[in-house]
Amino acid sequence: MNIGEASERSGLPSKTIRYYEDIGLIRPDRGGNGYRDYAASDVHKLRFLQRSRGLGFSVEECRQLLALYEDKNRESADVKGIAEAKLSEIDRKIRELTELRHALEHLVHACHGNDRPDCPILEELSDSAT
Amino acid sequence: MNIGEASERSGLPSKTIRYYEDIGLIRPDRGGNGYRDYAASDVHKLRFLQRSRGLGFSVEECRQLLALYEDKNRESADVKGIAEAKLSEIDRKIRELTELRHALEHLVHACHGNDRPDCPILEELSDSAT
DNA sequence: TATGAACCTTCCAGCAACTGGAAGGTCAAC
DNA sequence: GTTGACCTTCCAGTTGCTGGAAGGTTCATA
Repeated sequence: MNIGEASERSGLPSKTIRYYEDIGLIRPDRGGNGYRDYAASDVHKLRFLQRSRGLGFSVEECRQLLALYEDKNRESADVKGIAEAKLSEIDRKIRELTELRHALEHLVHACHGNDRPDCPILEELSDSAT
Repeated sequence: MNIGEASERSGLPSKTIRYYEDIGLIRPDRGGNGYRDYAASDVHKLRFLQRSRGLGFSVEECRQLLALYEDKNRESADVKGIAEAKLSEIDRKIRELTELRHALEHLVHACHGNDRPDCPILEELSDSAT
């Protein structure tokens, strides 16, 4: 199938699919006209990539997962390890964002939001040491 | 003062400070030797930038905040608006990450993590339609 | 058979927000 | 006068795409 159909079936834009080929994640066949020709297994991999990226794995992590996925001797502990590392990274991000949220909320509540020129947000941003 | 000291005092790497100058956020003087010469007010702005960036404002948002900060006629409602928009963006990010966390946690718990080749994580990543 | 739309191709450039490195000038101390 | 720590500019790379230009292919329709 052509790239357009692979795009529809995988949920990835054609541009992204070509990019994934550029960086060596997939290698579709080529037809006599030079068009890329995707097999069902290629679409399968593309969906795999689409989902993994959506779950926050980096492209390099996806490359590892894909290798494990294709390696029938892979140990599921490897996969679990990657996923667990990702999990604690997500936890860290959530923690940081929550702190950030508190700080900003504090500022927003302290600011009257009227047209007087004094604004605690700007003052706090400029004065405090963190 | 030279860029090294401005860097120490603001908490920003010299590279970043030069970059901020490139994109027009600050304009330090130059000494006869061509070295940048930072005034206390420059360091103040740099710290402002350091803090605003740390709070998740984009460089463009920082540019706006800096303009408001320097404009004695600015209305604090403008600042509050920017901060509030940022707040709901942060909320959205936290929500998304939390969902992501649940999905990943589910996968991790389902995976035995031993050396047998079947792994629910890979299976789910490859098979499910989302 | 011509033509037009809808595909496909490659390549080049750009986004954000820096970061690293090369090649070279300056300054202060010993 | 020489070492070493500064400083300068400029160019390239990072991540993960995305947009656009210029051109080839295919297919349906007039």
